Amino acid sequence: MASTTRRPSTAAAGRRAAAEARTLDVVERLLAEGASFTELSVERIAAEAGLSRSTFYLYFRDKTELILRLAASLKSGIFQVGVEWRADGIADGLEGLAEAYLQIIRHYRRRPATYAAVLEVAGYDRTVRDALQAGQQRFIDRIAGRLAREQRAGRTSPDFDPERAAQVMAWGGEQVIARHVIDTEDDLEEDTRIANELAAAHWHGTYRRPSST
Amino acid sequence: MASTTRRPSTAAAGRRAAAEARTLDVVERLLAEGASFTELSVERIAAEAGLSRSTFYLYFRDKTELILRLAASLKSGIFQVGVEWRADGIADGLEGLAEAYLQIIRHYRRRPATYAAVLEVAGYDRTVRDALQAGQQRFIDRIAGRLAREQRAGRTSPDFDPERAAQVMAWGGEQVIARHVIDTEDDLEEDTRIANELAAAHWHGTYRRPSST
DNA sequence: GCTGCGCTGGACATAGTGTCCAACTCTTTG
DNA sequence: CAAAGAGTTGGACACTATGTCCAGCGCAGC
Repeated sequence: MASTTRRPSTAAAGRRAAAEARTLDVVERLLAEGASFTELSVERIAAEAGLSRSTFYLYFRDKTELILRLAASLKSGIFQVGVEWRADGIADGLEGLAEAYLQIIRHYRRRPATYAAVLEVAGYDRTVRDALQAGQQRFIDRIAGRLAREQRAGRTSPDFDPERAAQVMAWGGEQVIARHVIDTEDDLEEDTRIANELAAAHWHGTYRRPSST
Repeated sequence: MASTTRRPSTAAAGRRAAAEARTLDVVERLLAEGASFTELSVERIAAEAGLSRSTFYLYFRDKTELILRLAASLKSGIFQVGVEWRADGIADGLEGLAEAYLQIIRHYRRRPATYAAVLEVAGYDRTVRDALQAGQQRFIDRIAGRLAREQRAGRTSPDFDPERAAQVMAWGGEQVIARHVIDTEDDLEEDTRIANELAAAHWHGTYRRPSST
């Protein structure tokens, strides 16, 4: 039996990829329609995506994989905002910070239900929580680096630990943005106000904190 | 049949109250031992509390009632801290704020697993989420009042909305404290550092934010 | 010592998860 | 074009939960 096995069909691979994408879309749609991820059954998801439940389990290890993939796609693109802002010079300062926060808010605004679902599952699933935390750590590192530079340049108080301050801003800021986006209707003006408030609080509270002397 | 019914026994009422308290204690113990509330079954809880599952459902409407009662007992006492701090004059200023935050952290430190469980359930149960939110709103109102006074006295920038600023601090601050308490071991020094950092960020970022003129 | 309250154990209906497999269909390939 | 393997399906299974219901037991109170 030389090579009795047949090469995996590329057409099939394509169909499968399409089915997976369709499944993820379906989940996002159902979430947007008000379902909570927890109460969404695999039965329902598979049916709406046009697959049998068995096939669902061929494509995804379990329900958690769905949310992990949604989380990944939700977060991709966000980090870019941080990069742009951090490129000292272009749009730096308080205005730049506010603009960056606004961009993050607008990013999540496109898929608030998905964001809510990811946070919901993170509450009881370690895998998801760890994935989120890893992504957030990259942010914290960048902010800490920037704060250290500000301190060296004498532009903010030297009396705090950059890592801890970055952590406080990241944790708090993410929560503020999450609750705002999830709990309120889409409204560019209000988003701008929240972005400005958060930026001002962080700017004067940390990036330009007066020395205690 | 005049009064065939017997007066409800006070002894029984006492036993029942004791059993309920025991049940809540058991849940907290199991949570502290590492269980997540979601994966804790009523079967298990009832058994450990020495009741039958049927009796559990006589005492508690459902699992959610457990977490609601734990949330209430966890939150009671916290508000007091805010009151003390807000009594302008005694331990006011940055040091007072840091002290208040430290007290809040130390409060949650006594029952971190319970705190984690409450937040976990809040992620997917509207009842619990609403209960938490209601409590937080009281905080926000107080802080907003204080900020408005600071603005009138010219001690902080008049260019922000006190309500929104209070919301940002409360949402962010609560998250910072929650993650710190839940994710790290009990350590008074580190707790103090986080309390100081949070206080400084809020103080300079909001309570004493420079005017943008 | 009667009697009814409080509690129990166990059964039930319901609903979900994840696994497994025989059978079917569709696609590739010789 | 037809054989055969790849891909998919439906349905059954074993589990684990939740919340409801009820007959009956034993102890407390009269």
